[in-house]
Amino acid sequence: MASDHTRSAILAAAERLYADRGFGDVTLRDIVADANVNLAAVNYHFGSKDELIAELFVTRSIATNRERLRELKAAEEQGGGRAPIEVILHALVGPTLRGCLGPENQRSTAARFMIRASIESVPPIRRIKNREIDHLRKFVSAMRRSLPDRSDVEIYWGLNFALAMAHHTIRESERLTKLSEGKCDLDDVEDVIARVVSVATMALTAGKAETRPPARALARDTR
Amino acid sequence: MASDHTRSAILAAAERLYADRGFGDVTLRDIVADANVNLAAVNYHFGSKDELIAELFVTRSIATNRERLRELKAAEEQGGGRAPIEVILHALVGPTLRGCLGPENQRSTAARFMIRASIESVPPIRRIKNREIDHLRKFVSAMRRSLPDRSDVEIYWGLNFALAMAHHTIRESERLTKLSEGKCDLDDVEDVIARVVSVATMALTAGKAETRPPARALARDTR
DNA sequence: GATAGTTTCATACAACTGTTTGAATTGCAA
DNA sequence: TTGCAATTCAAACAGTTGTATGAAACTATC
Repeated sequence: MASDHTRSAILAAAERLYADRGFGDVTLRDIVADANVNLAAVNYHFGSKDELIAELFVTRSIATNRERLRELKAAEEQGGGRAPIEVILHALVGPTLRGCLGPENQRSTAARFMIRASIESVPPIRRIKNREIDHLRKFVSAMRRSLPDRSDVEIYWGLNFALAMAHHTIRESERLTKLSEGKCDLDDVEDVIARVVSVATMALTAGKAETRPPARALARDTR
Repeated sequence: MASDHTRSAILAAAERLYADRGFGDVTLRDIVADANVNLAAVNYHFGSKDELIAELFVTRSIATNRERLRELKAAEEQGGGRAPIEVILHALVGPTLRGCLGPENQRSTAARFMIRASIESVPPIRRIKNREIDHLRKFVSAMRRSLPDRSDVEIYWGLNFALAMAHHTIRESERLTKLSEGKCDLDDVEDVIARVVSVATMALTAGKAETRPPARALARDTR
C-alpha cells in the first residue's frame, strides 16, 4: 500500500491543471511542480502520461455511468420492468449534466476537468469513450421496452439527439451564456436537464397517438 | 502573384493529412514531405503552422456561412421578411451537415477535414469559432421574427439544441453507425437534416396553440 | 540494527517540434 | 543581359517534450 500521498498529489494537481488550462498546455513538468513531487514520480506511479490522463477520466466516467445505471434500474424496477421514456432519458443525461454544470463559482475541479475532456478530446480519452457503446446499449434496451412500437432507428436517433443536446450544452456552455447574454441560466442544472429530456422525449414520441401530455413543460422561463 | 503552386500544394497536402490523421499526429515535416516542398515554405507562405490551419478552416467556414445566409435570406424574402421556423433551421444546419456528411466513399477531403476540426478543436480553430457568435445572432433575429411570441430564452435554447444535434451527429457519426449497426443511415444527408430540423422545430414550438402539423414527419424509416 | 523492498530524486536522454537563417536559385522587367 | 525581387533550399537553432537510469533515501520486517 505505502504512502499513497505522492500518487494522489499528482492526481489532484493534474486534474486541477488540466481543468484550468486544458490538455494541450499542461506538461508533466507543470504537474509535478504543482504537486511538489519529482518528475519521475509520474512514470513510476502511472506508467506514462497517457495512463495518468486515462485514470483521471475513467474515475469520473465510471462514477457517472454507475449513477446513470442506478437511476435507470430504480426507474425500471418501480415501473415493473418498463420505465417511462422521460425517466430513462433523465437517467441518461442527468448525471452527466449534473457532473459538469452548476454554479460556476462552486464548480468542482472534477466538473471542470470533465468539461475539458468533453471539449479537447485527447487520444487516451477518446479510446475510453469508444468503449462506452456497451454502456449505451443498456439504455437502448430500456428505451425499446419503454416504447415497444417505435422502430429501432427512431430509438437510436432519439438517443443520439439526447446525448447531443447534453454534451453540446456542456461543451458550449460558455458560448451559449455569451450568445444569450446570460438569459440562459446554465447554473440551474435541473432546468437544463428538464429541457433536454423534454425535447428528446418529443423527438421519440412525435406522431404517436398515445402522446401523453409532457411531464414537464419546456417553458419554465421568465419574460 | 507568382507561382501559387507551392502554396496550394501545401494547402492540399495539409488538408488531406489533417483529415486522415488528425491535427495531433501531423507535423509540418509530414506536410511538406507530402507536398514535395521545402520545410521553410510553410513559414514563408503562411507565417506559421497555426495560420496555415486557420486558413484551411476559415476557407471552408466562410463557405458554409455564406451558404447559410444565402438560404436564410432567400427564405425571408420569399416570406416577406418572416420565414417559417423550419426553413430557418434548415438554413442553419443544412449547409453544415451537407458539408460534412454524405456517402463515405466519395466524401471530399474538405468534408473530412471539417469533421476533424469538429472533433479535435485545436487552438487556432477554436479562436475562429469564437468569432462565430455574430453570425449566429443573425439567425436569432430571424427566429425572433418567425416566432414573435416565443421568449428569447426559448429561442436561444432552440438554436442551441439545433446546433447540438447537427454538430454531435457529425462528430459522432462513426459511433452512431456502429451503435445502430448501420440502421441509422448517415449517408442520406437530407434525411438527417430533416430529422434535426423536425426535432428542433418541436423544441421551439412545443406548447403553442398554433402548432401546425409538422412539415416533415420524423418517421421516414423502415420496419 | 541489518536487510529487502519501495519510493524518491537529480540528471541525462533521445527525439521531435516549429521556426529562422542566409545563401542559392529562379523568374521577370528594363 | 543585367538587376532586382520573389522564391526555394539545406541546415541549424532553440526549445520542449515524455521517458529512462541508477544512485540515494526511506520504510517496515525480522
